[in-house]
Amino acid sequence: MRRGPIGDGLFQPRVVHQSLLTTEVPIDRIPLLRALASNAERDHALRPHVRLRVLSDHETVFSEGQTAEYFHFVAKGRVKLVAVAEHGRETILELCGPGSAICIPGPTSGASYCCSAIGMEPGSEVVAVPREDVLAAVERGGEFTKSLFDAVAGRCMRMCQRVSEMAAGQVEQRLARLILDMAGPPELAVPNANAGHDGSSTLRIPVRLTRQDLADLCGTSLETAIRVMSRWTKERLIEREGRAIVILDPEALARVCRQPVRRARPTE
Amino acid sequence: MRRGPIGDGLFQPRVVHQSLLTTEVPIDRIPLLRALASNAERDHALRPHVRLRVLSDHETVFSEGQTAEYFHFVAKGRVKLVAVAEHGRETILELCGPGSAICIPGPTSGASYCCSAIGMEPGSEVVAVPREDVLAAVERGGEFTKSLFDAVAGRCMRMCQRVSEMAAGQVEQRLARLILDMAGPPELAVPNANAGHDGSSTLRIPVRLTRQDLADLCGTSLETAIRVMSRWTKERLIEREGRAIVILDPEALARVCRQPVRRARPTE
DNA sequence: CGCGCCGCATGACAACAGTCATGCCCTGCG
DNA sequence: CGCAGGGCATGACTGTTGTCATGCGGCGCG
Repeated sequence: MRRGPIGDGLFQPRVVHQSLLTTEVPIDRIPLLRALASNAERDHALRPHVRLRVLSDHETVFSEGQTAEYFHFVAKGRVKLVAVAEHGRETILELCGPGSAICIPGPTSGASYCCSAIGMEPGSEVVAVPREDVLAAVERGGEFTKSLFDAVAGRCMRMCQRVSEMAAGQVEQRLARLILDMAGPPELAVPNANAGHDGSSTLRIPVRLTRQDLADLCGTSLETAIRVMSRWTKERLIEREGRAIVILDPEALARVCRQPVRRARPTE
Repeated sequence: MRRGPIGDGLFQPRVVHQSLLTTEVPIDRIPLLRALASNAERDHALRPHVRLRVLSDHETVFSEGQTAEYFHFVAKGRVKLVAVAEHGRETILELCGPGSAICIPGPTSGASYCCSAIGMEPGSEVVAVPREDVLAAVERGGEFTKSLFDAVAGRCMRMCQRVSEMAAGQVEQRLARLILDMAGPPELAVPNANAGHDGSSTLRIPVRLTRQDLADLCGTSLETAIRVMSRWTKERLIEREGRAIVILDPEALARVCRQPVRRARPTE
């Protein structure tokens, strides 16, 4: 387990790259923003407030607990959403790729962000839209409202799924499920719809994930994650290919997930 | 851990009490429905489709995986939302009291319910509204849309919180947090805003919860839940009062939550 | 009224997994 | 080019917790 908070837990003012503002914001690459901007009149009203932010490698977009004043969307690269439990353990709630809205519940309810958002690749880009602009659009109804609704609902369902998976008990099973989901077709991927699928039919996870990330994703320690991954590599269930993970035997992994329960029977 | 699925996993047609239809639906006691019905014209259009269902003790309202055709709201009593992991373990995602919307993401996205809903007290009442009626209202925008949005966002935030709590590792800490949250002021209660607070200032959890429920809520086994509760009773942290749990020493419980980590140090 | 069921309780035992310690390999940098 | 740091790997050890087994008390029902 990693110790210590992420960053300092407070809002760290970051440089907003003024040169990349408004007109260069890739609205078309973000379905939700496209829906929002499809009303031409609103498009003009909105653009001046939208900001693009380019992230350095482990830069924090916003921190858990901070007042949520913006809706954020990933435009490029990858962002991880991290929550820190009372007790100190960091957990990755989701990985978000281009097009995803990140942590919508916060700005929706006017409360604070329920997790921290941290860039995973240098040069990742995030778009920020002031919450009033989005909320005004929501109250107006229409297609955008429905899309945003679907986005929150989707996240909520993924989180429900994760709660029941985290309770499953065995680290091995959680890790197997995680790997299968991240390599699966986008619409079935659990951590996030956009994580880890680049269109190829091979079962590869192209996202650059450290063993610590894997551990944080399934709520275990670094060492345990390493041990399981090493064993699976020896048993030819998976393989490393540079930074990516290649699944050699998906059926075996699926079997691991379904393994009945741990047997603590006395040896006969 | 409990074995076997809840019910049969399929939709079980239940008796809908025709005598309690429409006019007797307590719309006023459910804030979201009040918002929906506040538009008089829509009220008339809606009422014929709304159904009230009275539940027997452990009756299933809907099952995980079933196609989500209705939005459901608790009118009376209490309902638990349960998810079953691949591996077989049941986990209670939330407890829902009167006024709560249950499992909104399902009917929103047109997918299936992400959990099963099961009545916890005989005579609990649930209101069902066809999804098209609600979705039509959403697209129209306005106050109702915003309220429904807040409801999903709230649930999503609670689920995020639970993911990071479930990963916290120690059963004791999860259980302590659970008990504190359920006894706390409604707006801070984690499992659900409406569970476990009846307005009194004493730290009591009036909800009728078995030890198995507690175990399912914090992802552990029945025996472990019993052991921890017994120990806390001996140490005068908590007390039984019939079916209710009374918190005698909230500070001590809070200390348990903050306990650094398990120490697996060799004894010196 | 006694039987059976359910909820609660407790002991024994072993496996799982977290922590600490140590070491290797690679990469970037002074 | 040697050093530092980050990522990965592995062993040793122990606390936690799941599982099985057994028992008790209350309650509903035939």
